[in-house]
Amino acid sequence: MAASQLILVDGAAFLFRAYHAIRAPLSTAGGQTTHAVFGMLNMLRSLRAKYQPTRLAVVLDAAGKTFRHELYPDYKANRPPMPEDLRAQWDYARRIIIALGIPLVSIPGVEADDVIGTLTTQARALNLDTLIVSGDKDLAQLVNARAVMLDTKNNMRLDAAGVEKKFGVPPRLITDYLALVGDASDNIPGIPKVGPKTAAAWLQKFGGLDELIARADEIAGKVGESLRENLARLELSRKLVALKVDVELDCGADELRVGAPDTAALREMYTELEFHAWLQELDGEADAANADDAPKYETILNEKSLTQWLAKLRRAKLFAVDTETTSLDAQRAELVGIAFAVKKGEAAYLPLQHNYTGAPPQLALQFALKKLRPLLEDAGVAKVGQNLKYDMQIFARYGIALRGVTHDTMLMAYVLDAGKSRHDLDTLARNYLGAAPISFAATAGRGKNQLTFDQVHIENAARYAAEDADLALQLQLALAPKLKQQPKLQKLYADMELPLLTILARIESNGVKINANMLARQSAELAAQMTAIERQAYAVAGTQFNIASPQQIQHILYEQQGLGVSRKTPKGKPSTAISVLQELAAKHELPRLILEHRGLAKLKSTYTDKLPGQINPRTGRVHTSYHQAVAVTGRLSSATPNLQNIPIRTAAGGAIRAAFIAEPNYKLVAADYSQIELRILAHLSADEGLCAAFNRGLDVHRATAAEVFGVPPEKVDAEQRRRAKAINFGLIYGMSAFGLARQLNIEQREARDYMEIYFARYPRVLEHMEELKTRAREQGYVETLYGRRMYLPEINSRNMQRRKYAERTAINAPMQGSAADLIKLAMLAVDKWLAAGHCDAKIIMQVHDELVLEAAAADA
DNA sequence: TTCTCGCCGTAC
DNA sequence: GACGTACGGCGAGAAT
Repeated sequence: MAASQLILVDGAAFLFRAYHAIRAPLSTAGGQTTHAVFGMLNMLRSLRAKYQPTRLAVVLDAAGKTFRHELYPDYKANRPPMPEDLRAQWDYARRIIIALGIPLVSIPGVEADDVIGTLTTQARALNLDTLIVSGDKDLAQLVNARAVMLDTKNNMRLDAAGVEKKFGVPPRLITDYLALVGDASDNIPGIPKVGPKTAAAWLQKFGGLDELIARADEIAGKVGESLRENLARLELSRKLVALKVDVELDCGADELRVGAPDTAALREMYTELEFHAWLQELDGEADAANADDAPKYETILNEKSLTQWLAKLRRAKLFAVDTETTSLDAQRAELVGIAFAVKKGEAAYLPLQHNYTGAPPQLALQFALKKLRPLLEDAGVAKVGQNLKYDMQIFARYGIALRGVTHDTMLMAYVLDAGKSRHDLDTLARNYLGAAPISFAATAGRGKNQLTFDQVHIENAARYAAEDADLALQLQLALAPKLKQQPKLQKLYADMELPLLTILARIESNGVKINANMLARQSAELAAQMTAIERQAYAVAGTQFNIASPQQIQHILYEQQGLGVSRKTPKGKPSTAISVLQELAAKHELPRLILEHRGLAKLKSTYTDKLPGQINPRTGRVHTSYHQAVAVTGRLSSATPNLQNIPIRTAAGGAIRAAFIAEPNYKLVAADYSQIELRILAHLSADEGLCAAFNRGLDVHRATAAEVFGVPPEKVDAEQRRRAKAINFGLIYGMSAFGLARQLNIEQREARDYMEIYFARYPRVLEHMEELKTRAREQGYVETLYGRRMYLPEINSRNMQRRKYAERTAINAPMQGSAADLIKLAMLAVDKWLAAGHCDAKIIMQVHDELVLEAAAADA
């Protein structure tokens, strides 16, 4: 008879992992994040479903220091404090585990790992097999014939052979191994230069740490020296990583039995945390059909099947669509196949251009598209997808105008909570559906082995693609009710973000024309200037060095040339940041040359060298990608290439802008808002003085200077205006007197005076900022003019740094975000106006407060 | 050779 | 520690 099994779950590992790695956006209406609890409970549920254990316990660390801190004061010293919103979830997790009837073991003075060690040891004596559920490599030392580990990272079971395969040493040598390698997360030093490979090789050769220490002289090279220098620390490290297996416990391993759940308590917790699906399950309302409906994914390979699916799609109230292609770049990608889903678990993949040896015959591309076109172009047929901006561009290139896009799951999730996680399909499906989707890497491989999608075998492609469509559909079903609960967010999504998607697809497709020859000439010129500067720098330094390397500059400036260190980087190294070099430039030639070189190198590598290579050979233009679900404030971002950070401030930068050109007989037209964020500040704060300045059409920096320096506007000098401008900009970012002082290179006291006078002259601005902080503290979020929300869980943090940061965000985000709202509205309006045929022009770029159009010269 | 991290510098 | 939001290039060191 098989022995009974005991399952021990390392609760902390799972809470942390769910919190950090999954980074789910789940939170309650009140702003309490719940994803760590959610992730942990999901894992417990699947464990129970899979193993149906009678003996199961969750082991959690107790608060406070442990015996290891006494052995080694620096133990875990570099751990950042637990984020506020996780701390709260920790308590919820405890309460729910208890309510579920699962034994919770938490012993002060030792760590969860020690408790697990003790229970595992006890279990063996009781003839119980143990399954240790954790991702912590320390626990590998407990593995034996009766105890295996389940690595939560990859769902791998690690038995003794598995441990040996993974670490290169058997479980009994894991402590020796860890002592050598060290553990950064626990701040256990290990031997410098010794990593997993070296440690395993040594232990294999010598059979153990003691033998290795005894024969340390035999190790050659730098690692040998390092070992001998650090022998002393090994004993302590080994003590720290060795688990205690004789912890005094309240109950023995055989008593850890799963009991009956406390449904009343569970209902209360699930309600508080808004775990609606589980609440329903508690109430016996779970849709039994949902549970074990095996997905029916079909592959459409013939006309009959296509016809059936066309009918099915037309009948569906809403269907999901997803294209599979050869590239992430929508302007270069070739269509390979299309996936559809009509309801949960019912999806199909239509392969069109799979192209590997032995690929089965597929429907002809043009034939299939012709059949699909009426459906895809019918605005009356509702479609959903994940990031349809991409699919829309693909379809457009094949002559199909995708219409009826009523939902995009990426945008839904973004509007619900922009800040809490990435919004890719995989992450969303994990977080909102508890699904574990097939990864793209598992389907097409990764790195240099990665196949283009047309090389992927159709069965694998179908599983992946149909699942994606299926998940997008399910996500829509899961997210729509959440949006519905938040009318303002629903409106923002439906009236602003969703219509913008189509416009962005068009802007990206339009692309921008650039003059590659002009940029090539600039590259050559920059290269020549850089070489000249390098020569001068070597002459001054008396040696050759890599002028582009901060590390080498640091060495040359501070050690060789003996310049004084004024500031350090966050890691404690002497800074070579621009402001530091600027100070040093006054007294030394070298920093000046370095600065000059850096500026040129930046322009060359990032712009003049790079941009010509980004020209699409098909269109002869550059097509950026605007990311609509990245910036937490609601701004767009631009990538590959980033067209939102093209230089403008310096002369050389301006030359790069000049390489952006229009087609013959066309002109570029740029329109930007003046001082949009300050205007929004005036509006939101309703400060009379600030509003008056704008209403009278004054130069707002001059007006501010007049107020702060107590002079008539016409008497404001250039320096006063410069200072006022710095104050105005600083305000938008929540800057302190310290920051202003540094910015203006003045005394902190003087900066504080300026700010005091400013707030005295514009009192509502101060009130407004205080109110934003209060609101963030009370409701957990701030919002923009159009109701876009930003959650700030750390506004109540006990960690001052985190709290201050959240406060600055509370001040800045509504301004930056409202500005983003406004230009998005402008884009919708401009697009509508252009579509009405008022003139021959198209939008080609957006740069936060600016729209660039390419217009017929006559219309410009 | 490839990947990750930290630093730095563009933009608004 | 001190000014918000992005993207991306480069060097360095580790892992392969």
